[in-house]
Amino acid sequence: MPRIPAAERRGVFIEAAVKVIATRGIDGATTRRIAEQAQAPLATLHYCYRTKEDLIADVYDFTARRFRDVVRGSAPHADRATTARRLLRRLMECYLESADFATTALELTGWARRRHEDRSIRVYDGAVEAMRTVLRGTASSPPAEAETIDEIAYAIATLAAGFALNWLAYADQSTAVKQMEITTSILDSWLADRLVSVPAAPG
Amino acid sequence: MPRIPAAERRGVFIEAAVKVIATRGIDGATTRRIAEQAQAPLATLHYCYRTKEDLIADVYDFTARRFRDVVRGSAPHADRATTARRLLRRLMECYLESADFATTALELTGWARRRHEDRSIRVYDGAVEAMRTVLRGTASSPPAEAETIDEIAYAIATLAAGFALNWLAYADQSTAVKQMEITTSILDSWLADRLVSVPAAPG
Amino acid sequence: MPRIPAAERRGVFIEAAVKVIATRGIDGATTRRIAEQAQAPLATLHYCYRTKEDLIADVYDFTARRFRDVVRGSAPHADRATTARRLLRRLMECYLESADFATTALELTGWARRRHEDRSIRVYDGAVEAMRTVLRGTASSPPAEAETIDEIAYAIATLAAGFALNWLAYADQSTAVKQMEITTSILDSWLADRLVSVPAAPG
Amino acid sequence: MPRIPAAERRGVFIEAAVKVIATRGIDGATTRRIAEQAQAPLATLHYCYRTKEDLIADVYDFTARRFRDVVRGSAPHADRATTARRLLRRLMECYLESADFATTALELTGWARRRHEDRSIRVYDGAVEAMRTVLRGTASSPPAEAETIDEIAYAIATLAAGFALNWLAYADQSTAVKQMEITTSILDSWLADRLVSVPAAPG
DNA sequence: AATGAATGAGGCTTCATTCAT
DNA sequence: TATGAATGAAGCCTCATTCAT
Repeated sequence: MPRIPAAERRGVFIEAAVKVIATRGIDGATTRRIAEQAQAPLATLHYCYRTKEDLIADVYDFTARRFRDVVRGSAPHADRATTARRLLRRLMECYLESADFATTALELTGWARRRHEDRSIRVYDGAVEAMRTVLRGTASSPPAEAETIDEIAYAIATLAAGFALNWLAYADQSTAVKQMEITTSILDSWLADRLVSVPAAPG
Repeated sequence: MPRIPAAERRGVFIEAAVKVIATRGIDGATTRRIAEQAQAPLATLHYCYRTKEDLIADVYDFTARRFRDVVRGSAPHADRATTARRLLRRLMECYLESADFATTALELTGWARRRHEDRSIRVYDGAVEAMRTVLRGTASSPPAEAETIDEIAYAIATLAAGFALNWLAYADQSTAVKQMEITTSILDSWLADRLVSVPAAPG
Repeated sequence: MPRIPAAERRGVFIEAAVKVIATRGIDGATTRRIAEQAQAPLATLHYCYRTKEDLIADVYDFTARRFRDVVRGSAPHADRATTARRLLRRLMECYLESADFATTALELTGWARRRHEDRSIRVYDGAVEAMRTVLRGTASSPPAEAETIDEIAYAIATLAAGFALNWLAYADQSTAVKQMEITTSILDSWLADRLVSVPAAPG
Repeated sequence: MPRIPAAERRGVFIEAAVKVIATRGIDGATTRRIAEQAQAPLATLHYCYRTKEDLIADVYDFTARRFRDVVRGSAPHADRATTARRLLRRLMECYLESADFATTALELTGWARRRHEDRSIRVYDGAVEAMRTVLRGTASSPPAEAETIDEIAYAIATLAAGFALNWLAYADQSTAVKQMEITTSILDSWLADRLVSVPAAPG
């Protein structure tokens, strides 16, 4: 009915898909249910997306983009440690703000792994790569070895992912908020050790 | 095919299910495919399990049990920190040994969350609870506050889960082995801070 | 694309339809595919033809007309036998020139039979009737009984149709060329017998 | 309901498919309609045939087999000419007996041409090849050159096919019966010429 | 007890067509 | 006029499950 350009309509379906995927899982996200959630006839979905696969792929890209945006939004801070902590917190906050998003991202990771093996990496790696870039660019800290950057990025990704899984498993917001603190402190401890010992090797 | 005690038969189906779930996802694990993987007629599966749900529930329990076994297998060690590190490593090794198991466990977490909200916790919480028990029982360390135990258990669970996600996303064994070290060092750093400062508050 | 007189536009669609029907069969010739082949938007097709049925009907007429033209193009020759042979050859050449046309004609025959029983005859009968007219008008041969004319027309139609089926089944041009000769000789033999004995019965 | 072995059930579906194909064309022969004609639930059809394509392929083979049987059933006769005439008549009678069969065979030819180009030949060529074998084996006639056999087989095939098309187009039985005579006479005339002139070239 | 046969429900996709601009 | 947008109907296929042997 709305008679809006297909490109715009796609956005509606993506949103609907995120919701449904979060609720029923990637395979429970049938075209019918997604269309219903989008309040559109089933055929309309197929007018905008030739294939269910196409739609999911778009949701996938949408998710990956959001990760990148969140990461990039955490502009470099004073020093590397602060930047890292900031990145981790932003990610966790992001999950906390929308359990749907967290769930969908998780589901998509599995979907991508099954489907196009190399693609599985894209959501995940897109975020990790963006983190590396941000970490590298911290002005006030001396340039670090690539390996150091990699490790920090890995640490953040791992802690964020672990936090997300916990949060989704227990679905208890107040617990999660406390766990955010713990998770941050875990990163802090490690960074303190890691960033002291490594720069010992001066350029 | 005949004359196998039903109990044994079930084991075959559980194994088959783990394999299929890892490969095709929880919804891609159709009864037909599981039966095929088990080299049994489709009807036989429904003869052993009234419902697909029943089978998955069994796989679920199987997975939870394995987690508990792994955790308990890490008998208490010298001190709390060593015990904790030991637990984390055992879990990571377990994932590394069988990506199928790791994948299936992950899939089941999602499945349980969707299905019976409280159950989602069982796999996850079963393991965490077991960890708490083991951590509590460390003889040579002074009894710790419940909160401390909880936090350590959370840290291990989070790091293990994050590690698993990474490993599944990249599926690169040699990278994963290195990341195991990093993950361990992350826990170590934090434990060093955490276990020093807290006991400072004497009972 | 715009500003083309509707009549001309229709011609484009007819051509496109012939191509698509030949390639994918009458039911495989969807409006979308025909529009695509015509390099026109789907809606434009329905702007020119209210209904798919209408378009096919036009293709049908186009085909029937072409048959008539081919037959009429074989102006009467010296004697009846020569005229008949000429007709047959022209038809076969026509099929040989365009397998697409042959295929489409065949498909349309089936379509018409299913749809409007009486219409099935039109393509076929249109051609046969035209043949009768041409055969009747052979100046140098004595006027023949209607029955004779009918039989000759039937013979030509049958041989042409049989030839076409063979040609489409094997799709081998060089074989088909040889078979054209054989087919012609078959008609010749029969005409020699038929045209001698029958005129024996004078009006 | 019948609870009969799947192999047997297939026969029912083949018969139903022939009927539906004849009535609605190969693409109008939807699984639903075929199942309905077979008085079976749609899902049952897919229990017996994994794919619609599989079913059609079976109908295809069924048709080809029937052609071969008809041809082989015309055991060699006195001399080559008689054998040939006999073959042609048997084929025409076969078409006349069942317009459904004739129509389906025609539809399948087109289907096969579109689908697996080489297969198109099978129905057609299967019959032609069988004819060649029968023609070769005529005891009382001197062994003929391969070319002669080929030509005769071609003549029969062409005349039979042409006759079928006519019969299907007009669907008038009494006319068709008369045309059978004409068609036979056409073959006779040609054989008389062909079989006289050729053996003139002695081995 | 064990399993081939059978099936209703629902999955994704495509079709011809209409609507609104 | 010309065409993107929209859609109900129908296509093929697969699923979990039950039935009858």
